[in-house]
Amino acid sequence: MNYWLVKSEPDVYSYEQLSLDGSTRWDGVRNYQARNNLRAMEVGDLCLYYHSNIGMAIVGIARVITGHFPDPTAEKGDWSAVELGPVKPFERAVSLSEIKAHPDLQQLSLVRNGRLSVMPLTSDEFSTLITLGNTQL
DNA sequence: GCCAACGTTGGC
DNA sequence: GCCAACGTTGGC
Repeated sequence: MNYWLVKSEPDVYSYEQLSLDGSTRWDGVRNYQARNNLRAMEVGDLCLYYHSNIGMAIVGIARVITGHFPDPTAEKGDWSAVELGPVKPFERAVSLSEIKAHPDLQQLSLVRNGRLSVMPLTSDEFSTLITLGNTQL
């Protein structure tokens, strides 16, 4: 079991939309580091869902429904996508400023490299974050 | 809307 | 292979 954090701008595709849709193809990633993280995802892995730009907070838990496959939106290049589904929304959104202020979360790529859109989490980071979100599995 | 950080491209 | 220029992301 691996843990991840994925980013999406909520006006493009929000967690609420994922809950409505039941699943979505996580495609369009065009960054090698993020792509390699997608390729390391396995069915059942859990993801925290971060709203960038608007909200700037983790708002829910998602999970990997299918492992990686070639990204059908890529016209050229070697890119990958996965299928994600909703697990449950956070009872309480966990803001970026709160994450940045938390002593146990300083190693997060979200804090260290603000531009990476798919990043790994340790299981400790994952449990810290869902606790901050007043949510459990 | 601005700008810093980062990644990519392309000239040399 | 270096590095300047450019584009994009995303916080502020």
